Amino acid sequence: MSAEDESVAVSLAHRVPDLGALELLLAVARLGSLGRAARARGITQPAASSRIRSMERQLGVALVERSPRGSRLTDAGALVTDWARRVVEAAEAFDAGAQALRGRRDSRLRVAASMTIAEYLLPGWLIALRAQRPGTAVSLLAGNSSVVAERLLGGAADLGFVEGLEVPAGLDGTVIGQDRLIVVAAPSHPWSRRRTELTAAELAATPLILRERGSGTRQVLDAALARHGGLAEPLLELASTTAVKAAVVSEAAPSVLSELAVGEELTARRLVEIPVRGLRLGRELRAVWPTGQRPAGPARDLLGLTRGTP
Amino acid sequence: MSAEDESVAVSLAHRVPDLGALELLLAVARLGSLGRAARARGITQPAASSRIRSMERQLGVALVERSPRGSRLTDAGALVTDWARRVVEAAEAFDAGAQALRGRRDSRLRVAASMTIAEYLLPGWLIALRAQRPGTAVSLLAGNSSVVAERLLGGAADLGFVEGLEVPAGLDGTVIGQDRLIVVAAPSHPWSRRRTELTAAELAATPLILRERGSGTRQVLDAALARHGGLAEPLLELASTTAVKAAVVSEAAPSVLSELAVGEELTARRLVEIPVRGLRLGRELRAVWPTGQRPAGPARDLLGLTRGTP
DNA sequence: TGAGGGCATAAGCTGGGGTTATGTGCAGGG
DNA sequence: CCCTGCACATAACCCCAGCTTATGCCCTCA
Repeated sequence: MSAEDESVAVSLAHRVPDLGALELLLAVARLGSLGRAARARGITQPAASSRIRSMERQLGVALVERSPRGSRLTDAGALVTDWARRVVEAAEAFDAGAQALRGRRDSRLRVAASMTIAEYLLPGWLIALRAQRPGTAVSLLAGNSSVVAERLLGGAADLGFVEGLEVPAGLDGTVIGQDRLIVVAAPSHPWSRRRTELTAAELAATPLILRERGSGTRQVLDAALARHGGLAEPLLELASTTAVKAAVVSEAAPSVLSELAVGEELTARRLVEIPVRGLRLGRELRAVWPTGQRPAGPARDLLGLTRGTP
Repeated sequence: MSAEDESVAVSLAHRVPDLGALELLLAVARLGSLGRAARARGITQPAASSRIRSMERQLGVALVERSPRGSRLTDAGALVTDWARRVVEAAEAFDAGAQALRGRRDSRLRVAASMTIAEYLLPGWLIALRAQRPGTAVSLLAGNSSVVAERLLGGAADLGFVEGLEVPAGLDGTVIGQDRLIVVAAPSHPWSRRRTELTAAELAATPLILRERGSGTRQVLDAALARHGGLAEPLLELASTTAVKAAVVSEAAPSVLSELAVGEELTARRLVEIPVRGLRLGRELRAVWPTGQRPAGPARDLLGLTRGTP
């Protein structure tokens, strides 16, 4: 029992307070008192007191300053609370998505969406929709453009979202935003220090880390580089966007990915965008519906929330 | 016990699997088998099996497809896993930050940083540092520029980070990135539909929702608008960036915030950036150290990770 | 000075998640 | 053709984190 902790990764779950504790901390920050926070979260005051205290023990930092007139965050507590808020927001997105995924057939709004949109954009929209029209039960089915089209035409979905160059036959649609494919590399990669923009021909000639042939991203890229000599043999072909990102960060080769997929990595500077000259790698994000049947009711509400997505 | 559930918010924690379960799911996705995932996370196979199963029950969705030769994610499972990854990443940032906050005096690297940088950028850098130089214990103190300067000059910190227009006296520094203040409004606000850029004078004449006077953001904004007639009386003055964001989303007034603070909201389209003509609202993000003492060792490692932050 | 708001402590209960032990089903080699 | 190996499931039991109720202390304010 001693020689077998190969990947020593002592779980995050042991070092990070659980969601309930983080939510409680946010409530304390908002309401200025343990007791009020406890009531807001539906537990008793001693429970809140003990939970906050054990969180402080776990983190080794005093988070709230107790006084006989209430509790305020310490400086460290304010910082921790901000970080906690990010975790809770991610959990809210998870919840919104998961709830839609479970959504039974009796949902008031049935959405079919491409993977990229379902993954990166829908949870946020669903949270906004929930805020604006609480009680709208949404169900979600994710699949590629043809699956989305099939669902809509078969009456099994009320609203669809696709990305790509054209609207599937039988559907009407409206552009709700742009997705740009961007060239990314690790900050350590030489391209990150270029002063001149990359040319399309250079990009085409460089072996990249890519999603497997057949993915939407790959198709757009192939098409765009066709007139520049075509894509070089990939250095590595991987099945998931996540795997590609990880490989780009560690291996020393660049990739081309949806900007939706790398927003986080760019701001955290784990990846760097490499500007390319003379290459249009945009693709439209569209909401779609069966020709003639303009969205109404909940579908219209959701559509309203999505217009102009970057 | 029936009339007092005012804010009915049945905790997220009851609907979202806890971090341990999410980490386990990621391991299953990566390793392709419950047993291997269990080993990787340091638990037994039955524990993993039961945990995944209870997560499926909780979410009401089948996540993995079991077979006698291993387990693969279902389509829904892949989506859930992607959402889970976001939660886990936020938790990693939390952990990195919290660990630095606790950091004892014997840390190998003592960092002093402005609130904005500590909140939005440092956790990512610390994760990167941990990946690159595991075992570098970091301690963090957050405060405004003068606190940072004081710590550095007093020998209580090895490296500092400040945002603002100038380097505090007695310190050397290097620009590691730009922070832009941007005008944001709710998508429902008329400004979101403008076709022409806002002018500085228009902005100055409009009552905004702002941080209280004295915040760094507020100072930069005041200075920039001084030559355009000065800032109009704020509609609302709030103590935290979070409160400002919430108010902008719900109230119908715009605000001016650091782009670091609103990245999330922009991509989720809860807020919209309003372009302004003829106004430079940039401010430099700088790493700083006592004059003459160029960072070495761990401080140099961290500095290397921060260069070129957007 | 008494009342009330706010936090802490104590004692006891419960359930989720862990462990060990064991069973079932499928694949592939001798 | 059967046996071994691997992967997952089930069962029985244990433990502790987090909840509750009950109570006490401290401070403020009318």
